[in-house]
Parts: sequence; C-alpha cells; structure tokens
Amino acid sequence: MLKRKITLKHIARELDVSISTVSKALKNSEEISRDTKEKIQAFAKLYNYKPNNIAISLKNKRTKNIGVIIPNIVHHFFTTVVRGIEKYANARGYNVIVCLSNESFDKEVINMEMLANGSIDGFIMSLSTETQAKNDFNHIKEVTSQGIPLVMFDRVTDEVECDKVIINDKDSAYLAVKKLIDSGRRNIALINTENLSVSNARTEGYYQALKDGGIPINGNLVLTLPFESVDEEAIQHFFDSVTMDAVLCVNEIFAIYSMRVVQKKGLRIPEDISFIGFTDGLLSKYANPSLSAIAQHGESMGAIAAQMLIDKVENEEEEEVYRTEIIDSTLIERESTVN
Amino acid sequence: MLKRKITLKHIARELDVSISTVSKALKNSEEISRDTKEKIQAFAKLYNYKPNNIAISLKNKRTKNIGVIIPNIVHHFFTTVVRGIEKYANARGYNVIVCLSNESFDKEVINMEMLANGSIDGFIMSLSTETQAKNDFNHIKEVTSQGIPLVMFDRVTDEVECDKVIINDKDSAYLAVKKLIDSGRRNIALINTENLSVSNARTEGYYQALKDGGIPINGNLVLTLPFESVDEEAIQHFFDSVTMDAVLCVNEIFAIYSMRVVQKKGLRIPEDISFIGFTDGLLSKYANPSLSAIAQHGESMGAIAAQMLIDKVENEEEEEVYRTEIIDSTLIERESTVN
DNA sequence: GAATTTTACGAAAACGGTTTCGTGTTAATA
DNA sequence: TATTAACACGAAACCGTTTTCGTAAAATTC
Repeated sequence: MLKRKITLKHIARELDVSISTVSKALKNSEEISRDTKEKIQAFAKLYNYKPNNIAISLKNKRTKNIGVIIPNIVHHFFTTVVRGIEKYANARGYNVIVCLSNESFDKEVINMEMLANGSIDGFIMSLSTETQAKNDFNHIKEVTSQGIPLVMFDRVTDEVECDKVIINDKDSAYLAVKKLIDSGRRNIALINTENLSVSNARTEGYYQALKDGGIPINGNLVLTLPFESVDEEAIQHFFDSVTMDAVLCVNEIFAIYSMRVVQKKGLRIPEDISFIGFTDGLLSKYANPSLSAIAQHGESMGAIAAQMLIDKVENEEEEEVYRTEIIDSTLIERESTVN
Repeated sequence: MLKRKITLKHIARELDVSISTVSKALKNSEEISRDTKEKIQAFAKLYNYKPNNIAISLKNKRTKNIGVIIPNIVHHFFTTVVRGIEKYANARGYNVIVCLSNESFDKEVINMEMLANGSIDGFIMSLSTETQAKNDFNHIKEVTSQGIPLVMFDRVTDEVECDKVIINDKDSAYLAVKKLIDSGRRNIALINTENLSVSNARTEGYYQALKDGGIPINGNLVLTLPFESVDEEAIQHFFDSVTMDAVLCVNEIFAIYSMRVVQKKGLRIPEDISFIGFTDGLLSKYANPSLSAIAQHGESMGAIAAQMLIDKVENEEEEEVYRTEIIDSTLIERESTVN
C-alpha cells in the first residue's frame, strides 16, 4: 500500500532515458521531441511525480520559505499579522515557518540561528520583551550581515538597519487622548508597560496630547505595569487612590479588566469614566460595555511586511536602502466612550 | 560588510585539506589527527561555520520540520495548540511550519501537497470546515499512503487512519449539561454550528444528558448557526421567542454575545439564566459576568500531538497501529453559573 | 629489513534535482 | 556528394553535506 515518492531517477530508469531528458521533458523543453515528452509526462502524471522541494532548494539556493518570529502566538494582534503574512506569502508561492520566542531572548536567538542556516530566504520578526529590555541585537545583526533580508514589525529597534513596518503609536495615542480631551475629559489616566518600544511611543503620544491640550501632567495618573500580566492588585489600588474621568490603556486586557474594576466601584462607563484601549481584538468587541479601541490593522501590516520581504528576496540588486512603512491605525468608537 | 555563509568547501580550500577531512574534523572524528582537528575547528569557529540545513536534509532525507495545518490562526484554541506543538517540537529539535487553510478545502489541499514534497517529516492538522462538510479526504489519504506520519487533532475524521488527539466533546457537553440540571435548570438551550465534528459530538452529549436527566427534548431549544459567524439576528430572535434558564454554547463567542442579548432584555445572569461555553479563552475570563467554560487544554493537546508525531517520525519500525488520545476537559466555573 | 598494522587523509558516491555543453543522427543546403 | 545546420538526447558538473572505501606513509611487529 505504501507508494513512496518517485524521483527523476526512477522515471529515467523505467523509460530507459537519461535523468536530464526526464527533467527537460517535464519542463516542456524544446530540446526534447514531442513523442518523448508525451511519454515522460504521461508516466510522471500516472505516478504522481512531484519534484522534491529540498533538492530544488539546494540547487537554487532559494527555499521559498520565510521565517516569522513572534513573541507570542496566543495573542490577537500577532496572529492577525501572521494571517496577513501567510496570505500574501502563499499567493507568491512562499511558505511560512513560524517560530515563537515566547518573549525570551534566548529562544529568539536559537530560532534565528536555526532558520538562518539555509532554511529560509528571509525573516519577518517582532522583538521579544526580553530582547528589548536587554538591548542586545547581535543575533539580528549577524543575520542581516549575512545578507539575509529582514523585515521587523511592531516591536522594532533603531539599532538594526532593515525594513520596518510599524503603526504610528505615538500619533495614535495622541489622537485617542485628544479625542478624550475634546469630549471634555480632563483627568486622563494611562496604563502602560515597561520596556516595550510600542508602549513607550504610546506614552509619548499621551504626554504630548496633554501638553497640547493645556492639561497639566500628573504623574499619579500613570500606572506602569510589568509587561502584559494583569496585576490585579496594582490596578485595584490605582483606581482606589486616584480619581479620573478617562483611561487610555496600551492593550485591551488592561482596559477590560480596569472596566470591571470601576464598574464594581459603581462608576458608569462612559458617563463617569471613558476607556480607550489599544489592540482591537475580540475582547474590545464583545466586552460589556464594548471598548473603544485603536485598531492596528495587523493583517495589512503582515501583508506589507511580507511584500517588502519578498520583494527584497527576489530582487538581486541588493540596494542598501531601507524603508520604514507606517500603517495608519483607526480609532473605533464603541460604548466605552461618549460620541 | 557582507560575510556570506561559509561552507565546508571554503574551509577545505583555505586550509588545504579535503572536504571530507573538514567534515570529519568538525564531527570530532577519531580518524583525524589532533593537530588537524584543532586547526579546522578553530578556523570554523572563527568564521562561524554552521552546516547548511538544506544540504543535511537532502542527505538524511529528514528535515526536522513538522508541518502544522490549522483552519484559522486568529483563534484562541488553535493558537494554544500551536504553542504546545511548538514548545514540544523545539525541545526535540524540530521546527514548525504553520500553514493556514482558512477553513478552505482547496487551501488545505494546496498546503498539504506543497509540504509533502520533502519539506516536512510529518503533519499535524485539524480539518477545515469545508473539508468536513465535503467529506473528501483524498488529499490526506494520499499523504499517509506515502508513508508520511500524520496526527489529527480536534477536528478529526474516521475516514483517515492515523493518530488522533481529541477532547471528549460528548462527555464534556454531557457533564456541563448535567451540572446545569443538578443546579435546578430544566429549560436548557444549546447553540451549536453545522457540519463540525466537534459541534456534533457536543450536541450528542447535550441530548444524552437531557435524556439521562429525564428532561424531555425540545427542538426549539436548539439554535444551529452557520459555522462560527455570530448571526446577531438569529440569536436575538432565538432569545425573543424561546424561554430558557440555561444555555450551552459550542464556543465562547456565541456565549458572550448571547449574554449581552439577554442582559439587554433585563435578565440576570446567573440568577435567571446560566451560561456555559466551550473554549476557555480570554473572552470567558474577562467577560462581564465572567463565563463558566469548558477548557480544552489546547497546549497539552499540541504537546501530545507533537510527541505522537515525532515518536512516529523517529521510529523506523513503522508499526501500523494508530492511537487516539483523549484529553480531558475541565469545566471552569465562573460567574455565569450558580455554584 | 621485510611484513604488517596503524594512522591520517582523500576520492568518490550519494541525496534529487537543474543546466551547460558535447555529440551522434538526420535533414537541409551548396 | 560533401558540408553544414538542426534535432534529440546524454554526460557531467553543481548545490553542501555525509559516509564508505581505498591508500600512501608512518609505526609496529617479527
């Protein structure tokens, strides 16, 4: 019952021709006579011949694989990006090899080294928190210095020269805060995280908007949590000790959890307090009340990243120009803010 | 600045030895003298030599890659499974190539054929809805008949002989419904979907529990939606036209959305109506009220699937025995049910 | 000192393709 | 009829490894 994969050699032996003839015949080469071609093609079809990808990769020095390294896969934003990458890459005949750093520097290094040894034609990646905290990018520089194309998205760094795709985190936060100010809010809080490039940018936008809106900055209104873990106690304490009429959160989980905390305290959303979160995932949409959110359009980010990468992979010219593509975000207004 | 990957040939030429000597020296072969080995190893280290994976794959006829095909990646359950697969596979030195069928039969076929031509040592997959509806598994049988190991998880079929990992959907639903009955509920509704093996099994469990609980079956209490799309109108109409005191949903989105509908109608959860959903994702945890949910332990599923696959890949014996591993689910009780 | 065994290494085949180049036949041209 | 061009195919190199086998030179044994 086991019908092993057939190779050119098998076909050649069976039909009593050379391997080269078979190879050419299957590519419909002009060199081969009609008769021979038909015979070979029929045989190949009958036995369902498919060329071995590995052999072709070795010969062509092109794998038609792209490596994607993300910090976490159980994560709405990152999965939308992967989906975008996958769709675009597939359409251009590429496979996607996904590796997870699980926010660990070491795993990021291991995965990159593994894939860099011939398995892929290029990388798309987003930095792990550990890497961003450590500020060590030698593993990445190593890869780019070997001439392997790289596109970074979302969590990027200036330290590495490569193509990048980001959303304008600063502006997005700015606009969100401006919206809150325009709707009359004055005590606008921010819940952010440490060490993350995107979180920092969003924080900048927050401060800038307050400044431009003529609102004095109050450090008590900023709660910085250690990464993405929901520190329930800290959040509870924050809302117990500070009064505010609006909150911007750098991710939706903080926002959703915070909404529950203030609801339990008897506050009404959005009448007493408004909420806006980054990442427009399922939580934002289905929360009660639904959460106004800054959509990051991960799928387009992925598609654009894939396009930049494949263009570079397929472009021999190796021009040393690197672009940074900025994707616009969209503020989706829902029940957690007043219109 | 560009330091291209170095090969055995380069080292051999540079040190004026043969390629075989270099290869052996780097593997610390006894055949090579200490002096030569040290010289070669030092040189290789200096130039950061790493063997080319593709060449090794071709030689060994083993890629150390496993292909994973899932219907959707923006999906909590599937991503947890991928995470489990990835962790386990990495620990055993394997890479994971993720392909998405996007619930499409054609994409599933294309991806499988692509990967089957040498790119991977084995498959882990969950069927797309289209494939389940079509009941056409020739592309899968094709792969297994070539001797490529396959493990199916969650959405499986009896039509294909291979290892499988599933949760006991029927029993899980049974226990959930029994819990509702035991807490005094009598009018228990079910919201399920068409054509999905898991949905069907859950539906069976629902009926069985009612039967065993001595509760007459009322067809009006079952709402079947077309796949995972939240048909808002149908749900609204369902709750407007039927009265019930508990609902079991085959996924968390249906449950979360339904909770909002009944809340808007003025019902109290769980006093007036209880909810239990399958898939214990972020939504269940952060919903208001939080949703009692059947956790599927995707990460263990993934790890077990990966283990079964790699064991088979690495086991030459090719015993033709196939196992079906059943993972226990856990009912996590939260605010949407009475304790 | 001759025979034998080690030692240390290289040549070559193999994995499964692609591609260049050479060549024996036949067909067209002078 | 001799010369050239076109045709149809095969040999061999190559991609980067691994591995088997063969063999000079050195070391050992008798």
